[in-house]
Amino acid sequence: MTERKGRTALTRTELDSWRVFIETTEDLRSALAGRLQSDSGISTGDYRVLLELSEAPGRRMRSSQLADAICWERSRLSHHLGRMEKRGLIRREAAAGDNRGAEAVLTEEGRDALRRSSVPHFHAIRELFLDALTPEQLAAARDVAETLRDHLAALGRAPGRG
Amino acid sequence: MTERKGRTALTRTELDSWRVFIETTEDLRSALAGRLQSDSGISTGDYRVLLELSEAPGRRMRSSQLADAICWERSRLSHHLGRMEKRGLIRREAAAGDNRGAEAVLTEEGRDALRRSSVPHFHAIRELFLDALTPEQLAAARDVAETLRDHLAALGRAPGRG
DNA sequence: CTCCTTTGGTTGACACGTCAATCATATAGG
DNA sequence: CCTATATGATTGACGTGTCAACCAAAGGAG
Repeated sequence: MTERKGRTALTRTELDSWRVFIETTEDLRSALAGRLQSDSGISTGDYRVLLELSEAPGRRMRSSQLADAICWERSRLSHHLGRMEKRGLIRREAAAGDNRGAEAVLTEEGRDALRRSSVPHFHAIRELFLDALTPEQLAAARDVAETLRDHLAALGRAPGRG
Repeated sequence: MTERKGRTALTRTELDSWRVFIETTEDLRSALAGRLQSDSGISTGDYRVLLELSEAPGRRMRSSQLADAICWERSRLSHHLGRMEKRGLIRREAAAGDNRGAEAVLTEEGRDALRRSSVPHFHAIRELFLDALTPEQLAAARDVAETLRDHLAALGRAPGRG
């Protein structure tokens, strides 16, 4: 029998495991986003951008560099920066030395928003995620996530598709 | 020391575990959605709705019942059904016995779309998720997800907020 | 210098999700 | 019967994400 991997149907257990995993992680994501929004009035995307900018020298970064740092597509970042700029959280400036480039600069308002959101955000991470799990479960969750991450990265680099 | 849970800052390990978990599960979600889209031209939301309808008696369901079954807000379902109806995957009919009600009915086209997508979808679940993990890791993933799900449900029922 | 390709970034169209508002029908209370 | 409220569902506004198209400046080859 030369049964290839992936040819056999899913078992009940496999399907149930998949379902609870994918649905629960989605619930977690959405719960966290809701907390951030109601506690601090920003989205998880805002938070990610603010955090990255706040740690950059001069609290400014080239768009492409920022996109790489947070693993976003250029277009997504461009749209998001547009919305954040409208709210005064960041500002855009032309990049010195490359007239194509744009820099995103953290505003005072952006710094304030990040400062206000950090503690509630950490609190929510603890309450929604860390508090739920035993140390062993947390370690297992990390192991599973790291394994999955490497697996997905490997598929992404050498796919039978794309 | 009456240090309350949730008052202490996150450790490096906790933060790293959180980050890899939340980011990887998001990657997984998006990878799966991409496969479903490119293999079968439907979204994960479409799949969920088609599957539920296909298992319902008469392949039709009341909107509210469908929303409950797949744990969606009414409004979300209404928008989604509108998009699916435009593509011919489902059709809406007035509910017998309650003139407020609407029923979503699976069309032939919808059945076909579900049939076409099932095998590639299962294949993608195996390839992206199941293949990555050892049986022990899969069991651990399920355990973590179930624990989290119960934790989130408990918070949802008896929150210090909302 | 001129053409060509690459790089950096924006834009428009569209799918998706949430929230608040709306509307019509059902149903209970008087 | 009449009114108040609850229920079933839709709508509009808006933030978010992806894809493809686009535009401008940079860099290299001739």
